[in-house]
Amino acid sequence: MESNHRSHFCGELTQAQVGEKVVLNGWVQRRRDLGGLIFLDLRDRSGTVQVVCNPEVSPAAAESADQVRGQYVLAVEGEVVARAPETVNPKMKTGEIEVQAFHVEILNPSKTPPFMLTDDTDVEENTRLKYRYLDLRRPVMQNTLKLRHRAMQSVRRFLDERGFIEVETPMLTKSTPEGARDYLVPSRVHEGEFYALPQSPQIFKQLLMVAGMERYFQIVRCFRDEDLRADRQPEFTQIDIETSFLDTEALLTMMEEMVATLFRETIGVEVERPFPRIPYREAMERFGSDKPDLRFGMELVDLSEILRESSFRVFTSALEAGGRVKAINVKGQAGWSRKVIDGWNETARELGAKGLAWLAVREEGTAGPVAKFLSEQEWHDIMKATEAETGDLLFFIADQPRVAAEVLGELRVRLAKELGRIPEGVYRFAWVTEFPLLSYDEEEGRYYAEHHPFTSPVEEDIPLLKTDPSRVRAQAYDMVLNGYEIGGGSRRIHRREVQEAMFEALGFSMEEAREQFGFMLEAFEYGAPPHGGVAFGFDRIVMLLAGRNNLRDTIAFPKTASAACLMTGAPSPVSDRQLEELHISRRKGNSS
RNA sequence: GGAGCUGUGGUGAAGUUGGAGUUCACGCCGGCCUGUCACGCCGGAGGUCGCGGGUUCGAGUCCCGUCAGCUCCGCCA
Repeated sequence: MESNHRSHFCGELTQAQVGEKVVLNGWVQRRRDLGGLIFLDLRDRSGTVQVVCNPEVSPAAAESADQVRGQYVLAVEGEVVARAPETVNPKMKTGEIEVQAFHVEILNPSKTPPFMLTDDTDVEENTRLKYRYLDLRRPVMQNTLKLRHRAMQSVRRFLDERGFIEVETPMLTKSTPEGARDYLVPSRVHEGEFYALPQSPQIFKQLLMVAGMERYFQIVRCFRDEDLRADRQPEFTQIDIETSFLDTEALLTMMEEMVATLFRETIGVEVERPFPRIPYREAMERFGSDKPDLRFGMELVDLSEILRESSFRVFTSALEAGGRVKAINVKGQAGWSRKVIDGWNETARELGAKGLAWLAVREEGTAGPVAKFLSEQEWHDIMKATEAETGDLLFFIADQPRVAAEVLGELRVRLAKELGRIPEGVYRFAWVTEFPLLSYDEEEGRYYAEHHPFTSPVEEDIPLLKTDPSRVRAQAYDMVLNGYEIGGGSRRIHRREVQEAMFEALGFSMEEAREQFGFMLEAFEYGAPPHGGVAFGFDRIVMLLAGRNNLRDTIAFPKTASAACLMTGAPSPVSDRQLEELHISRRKGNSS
């Protein structure tokens, strides 16, 4: 018997195979030795099946099984038999049958693993990451990787069927000053010079449009050397897309279709289309976020006008300073203790607000610091605006517009989580549109491109580029799902005069622009088609498909929050000789 | 760069006022067990309490520093 004679997968055996002789390969998930009779749970990629080693059937098999331990690699030859009704295991997919072993061959023994390789294993993540190859043996992790694979195939198939061509772009490329910090790769041949790993293939995909590809995509690794979060890894995968001669409306519709197909083919969820379009300004007003979670209400309400004449100085002084008073209605929580409310106040402060005012609408009357300052009219108007009823709790933030909106927006999400008001298994998509094209950097005293310098302004806003750049809206859009930004893109500038106006607004001359983006601008002089595109955060999409809340669980070999790989030990010091070849010397005092 | 949480046999936890490396569960090893499936029963082994200082007669416990993991802010589209 040899391992390559495998006839079936463990998890696929059913009553249909009863009576058949089978050869299985896999790992021992569990061994139950009843003294004479030994049960082995044999696991392969497909699942688990029970193998019975009975000395009366095969003394040799029982003898081998005696030596077997957890995670041993076996080849098992035996017969599929139906289990007696009283021994059927309804918890197991293959629980109606078992394999009566004739031969058990130990292909390789295994050390005792450092943790239990089961789905419900409860072990610190650093141990899982150090032994990632064992962690990945757990069915839940295998299923996630399979899901990721199916997601990738679904997207590839969809785009291929619509005439998109997958083109690879360089990993060793040119550092660009804007955007995130680059990962740099020193050049051996060019002393003192560096490649950068791509933050995205942005420039290349636009040049592929100039090159006449018309529809390009790539599922591609990107790199950003910034601090990490649960939903951010230093290297991550994008579904990168660019199209020519396709207006934005058609592109967005097609992308909705792609995502709907993806959700149908991977988790069987029918996504509601078309996705709502929410202008950036509205998203900030209603949700205090440019990636609103639409699975629950609790929207922000602007009370600035109602409270303009209020006798509560906290409100009026904020309003006089150009701020706003915004509120959310925490339904049914009027009974919260002072301590709990103080906790939320503390959270609001940590998030950057000066404080959190509150008003509890209780049967016996209103309570909270705001209550005694409100006139009858103000109170009435607030109740109406927030749709407050007896039993509700109102949280107010009075601050600069951005702070009030963003802090309250964050509280909205945290409150909903805390109160369990976010429904499970619900997928609420939206496009957030009309982002600001530029943002002003106080320190540098100049405007920066929010997206990138080739993003097209909204047509009617183009004149504002010269007069009031901060008000210019971009033809940029983000796809948002359940509070996550899962994709974003824009229509690109393809007309020279618009590009010049853009560079001017960014504060550099055509000459300076040429220094940085010369090849790009030159390319655009050779007949650039109107084009636009989008890029999706593939890892985040998989994370949401898998119902998880961190990216590491959806990536085979992820990095920690400090961008280290606990399995390989990367990053690591290198030899002096390697550094010498790269013309790099260590700064004195920093030697390791 | 900042904040919070975590770190105790292989794993997960508990550890009181500072008083003997103490406890629990899982795993591991040995024995018994022919219908288990989180098998059961009996016995056993296994520790630099993350690391380094300090306080103290005495530190897992208190103080300072440091490292690692996680979460968040800054950063990042």
